Formats: sequence, C-alpha cells, structure tokens
Amino acid sequence: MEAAPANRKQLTHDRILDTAARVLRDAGFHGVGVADIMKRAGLTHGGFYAHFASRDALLAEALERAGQDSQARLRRSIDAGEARGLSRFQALVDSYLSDRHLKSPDSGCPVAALASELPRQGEAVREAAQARVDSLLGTVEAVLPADLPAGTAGVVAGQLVGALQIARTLGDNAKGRRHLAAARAFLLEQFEPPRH
Amino acid sequence: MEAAPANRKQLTHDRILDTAARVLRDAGFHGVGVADIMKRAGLTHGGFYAHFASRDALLAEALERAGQDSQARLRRSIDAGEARGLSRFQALVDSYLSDRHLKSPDSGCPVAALASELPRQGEAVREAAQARVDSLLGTVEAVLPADLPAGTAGVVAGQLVGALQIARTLGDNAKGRRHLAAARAFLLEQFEPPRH
DNA sequence: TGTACATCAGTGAACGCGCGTTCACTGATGTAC
DNA sequence: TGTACATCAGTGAACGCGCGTTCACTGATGTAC
Repeated sequence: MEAAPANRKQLTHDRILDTAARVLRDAGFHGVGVADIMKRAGLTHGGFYAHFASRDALLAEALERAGQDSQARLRRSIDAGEARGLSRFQALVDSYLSDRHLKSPDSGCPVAALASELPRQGEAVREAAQARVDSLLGTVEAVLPADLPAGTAGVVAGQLVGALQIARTLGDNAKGRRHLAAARAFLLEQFEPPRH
Repeated sequence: MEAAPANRKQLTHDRILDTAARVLRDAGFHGVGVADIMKRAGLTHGGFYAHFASRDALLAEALERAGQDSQARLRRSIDAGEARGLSRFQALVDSYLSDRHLKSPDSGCPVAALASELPRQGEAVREAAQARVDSLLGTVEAVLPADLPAGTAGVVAGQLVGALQIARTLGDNAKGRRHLAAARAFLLEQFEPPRH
C-alpha cells in the first residue's frame, strides 16, 4: 500500500510547490520566503535545499505550477459555462473577469497577479513567465472565432490582464467590480461570435 | 541670489523624490532602498528621516511624483502628435504603446510599471495608486470621442496597461514589439474617431 | 521472522549579509547686537 | 562691519532584525542475510 521509495520526497516536493504557488500569487515574488514556505508546508527550513537548488529555482517552478493550476481551473470553468449554454469565449471572459478572480489572486492567473514584477526577475523565472504568457495566449486563441486578425488573442489577453489588475488596484468593492463589468461587456460585444 | 532659507531642504527633498520615482518604476517597490536612494541623490542615508517619516512615506510620495512626471510627458506627447496632424487619441495610443515606453519604464507610467504590486502595498501607497489610476482614466477620457458608453476609458486604460506589461514580459525584442503593434492597431481601429 | 546495517528525508543551530531606523555629532548658514 | 551665538541640514556609526544558505546530526525507512 505504501508508495514506491522515491515517492515520499516527491510528495513533499509537490506540497512545497503548491504552497509556494499559492503564496506567490497572493504576496508576489518578495512575499515568498524560504522559511515561511517550509513552515506552511509543515517542515523546517533546513530541508529546503534538498528540494531546490536555490530560492530562485523555487520561484521559477512555483510560477510554472501556478500557471498550470490556474489554466486547469480556467478550462474547467469554460467547460462548465459551455454546459450552461454559454459560448466558450463568453465563459472564459466571465470566469477571468469574475468577482471571484478579483478577490482571490492566490488561486488565479499568475500573469495577472505578477505581471509588473516579471520583467525584473532572474532568467529562469522570466523564461517560465514567457511560457505562462504563451499558454494564456493559447487558451484565448482556442476560444476565439477563427477568422480574426493575427494578434487578436494578444489583444484580448492584454485586456483581461490589465482590467483585472486595475480592478484589484481599485479594490474589492463597487468601484473595482464596476470596472470588471465594463471590461466584460466590452469584450463580449467586440468578440462574441454571433449566436443562432 | 540665494533661495529663501526654507528652500534648500525643499530642493534636497525634491531631488530624493525624483531619484526614488525613477528607481521605483525601474526596480519596483522592493527595489527602493533608503540607503541606495540617498546615495544616488548624493547624500548619506542618515539624513533620510529628516525628509520622510518612513520608507513607506517615501514610496507613497514617489509614486505620486512618478505619476505626475509620466502624465506630463504623456500630455506633451499628445500635444506634439496633434501638432503633427494625428488625432489626440492616436497620439496617446502611439505614445503609451511606443517602443520607447516598452524599454524605458523608469520614465513611464507607474501604473504599468507597478500594477501587480499595488494591491499589496500599505494604505498610503494604495491611496496614491488609486489616485494614479483615476488620473490615467481622466487622461484617456479626455482624448476619446464623447459619445462612447460609460466605462470606455477604463476599457482602453486596461488595454494600454495590460498590453505594455505583456510586451515587457515578452521582452524588448521582436516578440514584444509585435505585441505592442497589435494592440495599437486594435485600439485605433476600435476607437479612432473618423477623420475628414 | 528477526537482527544489523545502510540510506536518506528532514531537523535545528549557526553563518554572513543587507536593510530600516536611531542618534549623537559636525559644520555651514543665518541672526542679534 | 564685525563678533558671538543659535539654528538646522546633513554625517556616519551603531542597533536589531529577517533573510538565504550551510552543515553536522537524527531518526525513520528499507535492505541483506
């Protein structure tokens, strides 16, 4: 019943990563401290370097993990929205620009949670960041109508990321939510494919 | 010929603030260190607390200063573009989403340079941040056609901020510049008022 | 089935360093008479 | 015009603290026979 010997360390590694991926989106790169993450994962800080070569290596891996996590959530939301009769594009917009995403960055898109910090990180993190941006562009592209000009997915992604960040700066209140709602309305009017 | 007695300190204060406003946009909130800023301003760190109550007070003032600085530059660009025959809206879009703004955050818009860090700052900084967002919205509103739905300025601002941040994450290279160009083209097509 | 040994994930004390902040002091500027 | 004094912007040493990183050690898990 016990897992294979190599697995125990792997499980701990995963637990550290999940913790870091959550804290990273909540508190930013400087909010991720080695000792704090280990403590939250139920460990002491000394064991950290048996799992990661450096704090920077953790940041890069955590960013990737955060992206995979939020991407998976987003795809589930799109599927669920489609099941309720929405277009896949509308489901994406409603989910990305939802009040829930406004108030819970720790389970949301790391690009929106970290965008202005990304260009200042070390090379490993910046590479992971570009992969996350490409992945977000792919998700948007997949739900857009096929006949739009090249670069449209980038335009929509820019709108999603920018609108969410401005709404978060305005606050989790009427002002912030009004900002989100305006962005949702605009995107749907612009890109929603005509329905029967 | 000498300035009034109270002026010498004021001049030093301004010099510290200008330095901090530049470093802040380049390196983010955590990139602003008391000793480093004082040194760059040609002073020793001990004198800092004669000018600011705390590092946080400096951050809030520097954010405000950065916003005023970049707003003034943007307005000059809009006027210059108009003088060259562009619409004021096109001049704003060309300037905000320019290759120069892509590569020089330290003299650019602090909202784009800091957006994802703003919600995590202390109260004084967050208040200054909201004022900067409002100011950006005002500048956009002023150059948009009058008959657009409420919230349109917010939509455009979100696009500007998001597109610039994503381009900076992609890098100061062909990929980043292509992203900027697509956002410029989209905004002009959408909102450029018809010309004679 | 049981004993001796090897492996290895995790512990906790210690390190060097940089940071924000404090404070006694200096030296230049301006004022009183 | 000159001297004595007060003011005040800026200096530089020192502080306490938190952080990333290292390392000798522990104790549990798994293997050999």
